[in-house]
Amino acid sequence: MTEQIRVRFAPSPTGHLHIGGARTALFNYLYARRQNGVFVLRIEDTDAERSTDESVQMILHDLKWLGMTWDEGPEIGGPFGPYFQTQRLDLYREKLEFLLERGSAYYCFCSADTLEKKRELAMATGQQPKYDGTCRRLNPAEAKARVQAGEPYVVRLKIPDAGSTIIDDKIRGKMVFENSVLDDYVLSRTNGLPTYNFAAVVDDAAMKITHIIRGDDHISNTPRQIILYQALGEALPAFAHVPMILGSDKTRLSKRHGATSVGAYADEGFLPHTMVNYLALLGWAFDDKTTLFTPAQLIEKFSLKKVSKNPAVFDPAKLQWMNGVYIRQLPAEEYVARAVPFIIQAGLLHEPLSEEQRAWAGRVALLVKEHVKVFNELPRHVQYFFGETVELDDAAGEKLALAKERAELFKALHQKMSMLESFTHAGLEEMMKAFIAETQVKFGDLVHPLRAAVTGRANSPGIFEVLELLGKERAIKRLAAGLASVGINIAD
RNA sequence: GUCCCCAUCGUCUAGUGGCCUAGGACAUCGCCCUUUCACGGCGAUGGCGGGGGUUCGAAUCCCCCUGGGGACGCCA
Repeated sequence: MTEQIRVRFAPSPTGHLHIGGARTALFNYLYARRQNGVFVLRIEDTDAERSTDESVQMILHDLKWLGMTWDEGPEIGGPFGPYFQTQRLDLYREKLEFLLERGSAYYCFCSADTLEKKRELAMATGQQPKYDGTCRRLNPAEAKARVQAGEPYVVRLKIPDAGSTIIDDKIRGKMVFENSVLDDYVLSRTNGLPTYNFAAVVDDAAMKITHIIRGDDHISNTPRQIILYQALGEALPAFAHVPMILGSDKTRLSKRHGATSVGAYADEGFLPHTMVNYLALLGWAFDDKTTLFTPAQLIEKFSLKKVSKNPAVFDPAKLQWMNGVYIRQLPAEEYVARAVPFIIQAGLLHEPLSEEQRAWAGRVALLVKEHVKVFNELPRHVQYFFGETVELDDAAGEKLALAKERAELFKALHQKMSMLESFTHAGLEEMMKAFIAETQVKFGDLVHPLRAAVTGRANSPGIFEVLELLGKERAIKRLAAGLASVGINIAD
């Protein structure tokens, strides 16, 4: 029996779940499922200033929305808990003691201000902005005394002066870093809380994480972390750095590029599986032709070997296309359940809805199922079904103007429609066919002005469906009003 | 500035020395279907950043250049 694969997604709760974070989570999730491993969720809330409980809730919510269930973590616990770093402070303290005692780490009393100035100076003069090692040379006993005297301090890791550290990355192969370019970074802050690099390594080791799959913006952290693993005497996990997601200008995806949070896409009316499928394709491909995958297929086909090395530009157009595909695949019932709330939200209908209203709204929404790519655009597709009258747009005006030359014909049509008993798709179609046969007019010549009058637009779903759902009364009224607007008076 | 990573159509990508006259998807354009729109079908435009090697043969291997990105926090 081989070692159980354990991976983790470790967000910091300083905001919503970001697209990039979601993709990282997804790759971890897929890898875990594919390998029959364990997907751990750990909250890295060691930044006291920025971490909020609200962010934790949003992240958990969005992860669940995407369908990524974790095997260990918040809300469910697990054998390696707790899963919030601020609840694991004793562990970090213990490890810190260990490093201090072994001389792998040391106290540093340099003030943040001084360091900041030195860093700026170094940057400005083209020097490498690394910690100059002032406190590394302090006598340990002396340092300890200063600590006991109450002087503020941080703890730094001693990086070997010589040698190099190699990352053997699952995706990129070997990457070599000279230790001399690394500096003695901070493990423990003045406030006693561990830094990211320290807490992450301690936890990954404690939680027996076997594969660290994360964005490649963490590559430069990796040699520092590897040295820490070694200082701690812990076995190294495997690393897999996935490429970043970029905006259209090829810089790191940010608000400038539009919505970056998973929640925002949910609100706009993207389907969770669309996000999952699309995100999976950002940096990963199965073969040369498959783009649509079911959740099960994603799990079955995912492999780190096929993750690409180059950064991927987030393309909203393709996301929208894919959402359209999945919307069209939705069973009618589910489609309606997702669509109607957007009609209400747009103010076209108001709660509470009667059963008839709800059913009718569902039928209306179903009419444009083929048209909708994102649910928030649904209201503008069906807007003319609501309200008594319509306003003609330019294209509709042109179509309606075509009726001018056939005033008598349209009057007759209005007459026929008024007298129609069964104002249904079938009834309307039957009437219309008879009318065409009788008048020898082309179907289109009749339909285009009719559609324009009744919807205010040059295009719509099939005219008979539209008429039926509009109802006889409104349809006739709108036709009369439309004809009147081009000088055809029904009463004449 | 230093270190690291990356480099195939506008975008996501397939490609691991001959199957490539470089394949697919989105986007764009055209045609068809059609009561319009959408869907769908068919087709077109469009790419191996540049230069050197290696090889009988390079998108594929090596080097240099260029370009892009990331990191350099008591953020994660």
